[in-house]
Amino acid sequence: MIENLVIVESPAKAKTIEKFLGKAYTVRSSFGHIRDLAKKNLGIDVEGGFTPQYIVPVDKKKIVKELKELASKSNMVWLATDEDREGEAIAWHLYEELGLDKDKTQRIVFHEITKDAILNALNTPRNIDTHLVNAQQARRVLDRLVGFELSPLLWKKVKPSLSAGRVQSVAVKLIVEKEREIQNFASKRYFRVTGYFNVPDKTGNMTSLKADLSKRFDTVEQANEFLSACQKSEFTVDNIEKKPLKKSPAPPFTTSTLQQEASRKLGFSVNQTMSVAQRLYESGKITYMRTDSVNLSKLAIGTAAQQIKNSFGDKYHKSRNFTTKAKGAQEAHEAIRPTYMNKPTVEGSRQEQRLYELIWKRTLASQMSEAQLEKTTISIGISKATERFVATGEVLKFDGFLKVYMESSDEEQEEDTRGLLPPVSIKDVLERKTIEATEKSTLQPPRYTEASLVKKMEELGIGRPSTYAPTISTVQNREYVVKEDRPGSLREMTQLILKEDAIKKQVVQEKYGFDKSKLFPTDIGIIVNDFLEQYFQNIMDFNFTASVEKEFDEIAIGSVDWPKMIERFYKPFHTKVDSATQNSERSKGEKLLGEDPESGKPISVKIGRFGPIAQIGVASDEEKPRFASLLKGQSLETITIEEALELFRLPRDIGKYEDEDMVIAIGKYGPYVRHKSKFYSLDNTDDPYTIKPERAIEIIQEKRTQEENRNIKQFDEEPGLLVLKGRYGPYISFKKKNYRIPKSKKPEELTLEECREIIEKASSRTKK
DNA sequence: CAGTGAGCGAGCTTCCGCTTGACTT
Repeated sequence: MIENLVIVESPAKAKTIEKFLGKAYTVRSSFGHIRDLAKKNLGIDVEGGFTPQYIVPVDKKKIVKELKELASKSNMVWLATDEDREGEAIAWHLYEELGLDKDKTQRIVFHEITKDAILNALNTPRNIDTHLVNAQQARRVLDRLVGFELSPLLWKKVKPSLSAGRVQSVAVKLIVEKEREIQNFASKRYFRVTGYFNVPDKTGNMTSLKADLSKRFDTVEQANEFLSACQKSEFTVDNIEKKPLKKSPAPPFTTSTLQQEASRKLGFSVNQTMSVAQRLYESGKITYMRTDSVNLSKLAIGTAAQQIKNSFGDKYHKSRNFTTKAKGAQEAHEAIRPTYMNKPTVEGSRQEQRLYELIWKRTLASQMSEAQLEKTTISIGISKATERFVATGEVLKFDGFLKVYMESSDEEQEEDTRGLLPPVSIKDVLERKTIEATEKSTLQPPRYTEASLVKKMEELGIGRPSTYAPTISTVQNREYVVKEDRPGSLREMTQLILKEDAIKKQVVQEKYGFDKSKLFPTDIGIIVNDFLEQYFQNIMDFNFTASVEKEFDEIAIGSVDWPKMIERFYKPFHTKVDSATQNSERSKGEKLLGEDPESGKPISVKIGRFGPIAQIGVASDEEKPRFASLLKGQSLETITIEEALELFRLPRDIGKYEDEDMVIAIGKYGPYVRHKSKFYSLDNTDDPYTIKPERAIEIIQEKRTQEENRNIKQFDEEPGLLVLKGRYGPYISFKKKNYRIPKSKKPEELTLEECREIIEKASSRTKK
């Protein structure tokens, strides 16, 4: 017999709680949800009041069986799942599926894992909140209906295996809209003027005072006119202003802000951040990493205070409670923080150490005093012009939280704040050194990174901490979105420099439009987005989630019946699905670009069976159309007829080598030369349109030498079996499959027998 | 690893949110 069985969602949590509770309590975890809607026929009885059909998925059978057995032997079962909509539903599913006895079941909640919080929870049990469970059922059913009615529509009208859903489709829309915004962005050029003046510092040495002109000029003529005026002007300090300034620390991490900062400061992808955080959590180093709360437990606030006072002194400490502002936040957990505030570092992989350190610093800083600065603004008058130069400087008077942590920003920083300014007084006349008018261009809106997309989704209340990373993977796996680097281009900018008594004009090169690890929509992403926008405006509305969330809240307080809410949504929605099924054309993104100057046939682009293609001629022509795949980075939306024609210049036969043709073309992995039906990639520096036969031969020979070095061993009796050197070390290759070599064996000394044994073992393992 | 692009059609794909392993050529 077991006295008390406590069920939580996470096994790591179970372990911790068990330590607090002693022998009278057995603590187990459900590993999240234990039931879900059946996958066939929607899993919902649409005609019968939207009754959900729940089943236990195969990978949950084992845990459900175990829990059931334990529960039957327990005097009391405590359902201690999270205090939010999903947690309440998990508790209810457990109650139903385990067949629990009402009199022997208690529902308890706590949102910090401390002994006090847990003991307190055990003293204040309640019943399962049926209304909250209903809100979850409505959420689940709505998501299933949307996902499982829209996706098949896309299979019919666009391409098989595609998907659509309340969250992912809006995430894709954000990226498509951003790309269009950038395409339509007309950058404006202007001139920014900076003056450099000679000023003696305290010791009498000359230093430079840099000041920006408050006005920007639209044309080079205006800038030139202004510099001419400066040529004959006197520069006088006409105002000095000093203002105290306070900076406050950011709140402790939530999932979303952790992903953002780890991306900006450590260059982690959101997946990377979550898996490193998971390891820190499982080894007890940090609190739970999927949370929307910025709340810290009293215990954490206390230990942070101690740590700050010990390390930096009392005046660095300021206790703070942050309130969560995120839309739809459910705050079932604490903020992400170190379990022990007195540990600035931990053991583990380099990545774990770096992420931990980030979390530790952010948490500590959130409990520290403001930084105090003094901002100085010096205004410099120009005798022959009405504009003014302004120099600003910031001096740190007290560092406060900045001692440990400074939040990063996504925007490209303009360097307008400088440190200490040289001492000047009002009415000082300054000696002009140089004045530069530099042409600038307004910046196009920045593309999303994975992390900034998460930030935007959180703002819109779309998705939850547990789904941000998976959603970002999904839209990339469906090939709606790609994460890529794009090289920038150069543009010429004019610069005017007034030095001594002459104005010099020069042209400088400026790099722009460079993108690293940014999200771009693919052609398929754009087509699916436009299709959904055309027929399902309401679901694609950024406020859709927010408005259904309001209705879920009504259900949660018991004022709305959930099947009725679903019915109100489903009727018009399903009608639209039917109408789109009947009325819409197959969407291939077809677009006519113009006419081929050579043949006079139409040139068009569309999505073909294997991706975006350009096409000369039409299928009904006597002569078959010619096809060419679009290149990476090209899109149906933006490709020009010139670019499309260019694609047909390949493949090119550039001559013979060893009596066989060498053909140049561009494939899935970039430009290559094909020779004797083998492929050799070209270098980045080789241009497929102009490459010479000599260079192609060189590439072929290079690759051949490389391949020879790759062979460690082969056997005459079994020519298909090779021992090779690969990226991950030596391995055995046989019938297009690769096999790892045990560490105990030396690859050079392997016999054929041993190789066969390794293959035998490996294949028997995979069959299980 | 890359080359293709006709057409038919069986059988499959798919959602969001809650949790970890078991995978690693």
